[in-house]
Amino acid sequence: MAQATERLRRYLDDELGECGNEDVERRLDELGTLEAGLGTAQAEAELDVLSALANETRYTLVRFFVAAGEQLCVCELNAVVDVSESGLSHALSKLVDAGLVEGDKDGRWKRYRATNRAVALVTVLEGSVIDR
Amino acid sequence: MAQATERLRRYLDDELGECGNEDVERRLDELGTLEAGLGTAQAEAELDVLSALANETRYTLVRFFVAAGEQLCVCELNAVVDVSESGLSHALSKLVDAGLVEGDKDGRWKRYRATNRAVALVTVLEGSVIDR
DNA sequence: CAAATAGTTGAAGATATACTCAATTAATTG
DNA sequence: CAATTAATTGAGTATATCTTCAACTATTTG
Repeated sequence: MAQATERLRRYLDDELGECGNEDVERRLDELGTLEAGLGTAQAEAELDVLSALANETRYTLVRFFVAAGEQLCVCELNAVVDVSESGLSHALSKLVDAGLVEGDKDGRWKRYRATNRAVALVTVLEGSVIDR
Repeated sequence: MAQATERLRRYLDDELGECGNEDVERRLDELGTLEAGLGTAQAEAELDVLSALANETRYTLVRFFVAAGEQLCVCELNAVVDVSESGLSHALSKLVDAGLVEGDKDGRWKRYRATNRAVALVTVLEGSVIDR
């Protein structure tokens, strides 16, 4: 901490031309204020959503649901992704936990569909990420 | 594949009341068409972005940049995340690769800032993910 | 009610990821 | 130009994540 503060002092010294104790204090304060808003439960939930999406199998499924725009039976998903039926089930379960898909049981069949959250995220991703 | 098709036939049979070969064919066709649009290079790039974001250290950094709305020196970031200086550098490098932050070198200091892509994604995440 | 089927669950091994340490590059300064 | 400093890189290890196998539950059907 003391070392990091020294380094910040040198940086501010370079930045401002001159730098006293109060300048370092003020900057530490600004950074601390920003930092305070970061470690929330909401941020944790966002990270869970990101972790759920950041996997080829699961992201393919989500995009498939969004593209389909309708609910799909598990038995229709087997061909879409390259995992065992068990793997597919695990994937769907993780997506449900993250609030990205929801499922309805109908007899022995089960259908899943994308949530609004999934639609919003996929839309923005497809819009803001341009393949280079 | 043959087994999966059998299962689909039984499902459609339940769904439609009755189901001939042509119904199975048609559905397989519909699903195949949807699937065709999924395995693109663009989707791979999106997955890279998600993988870069889906980590506590890196997501914290990105949100910090977005909240700050200005470029920040590496030496100002040390206090924000709980990793070594080397770990911080690795994290920033991965974010740059994903197009989520960009950096400018200035003498021996280096400053990073959020890209538009990062701002868009963080904004949507914060808007669509509600902590339960 | 036994057999078959759809889907899920938990455990275990294989793989990928993140972090740290040590060494290195590049810039600055006495 | 040697010493100091900011930041990066690569290697190694610890940890987390994915996938599969086998066993299981729940539903339907003869």
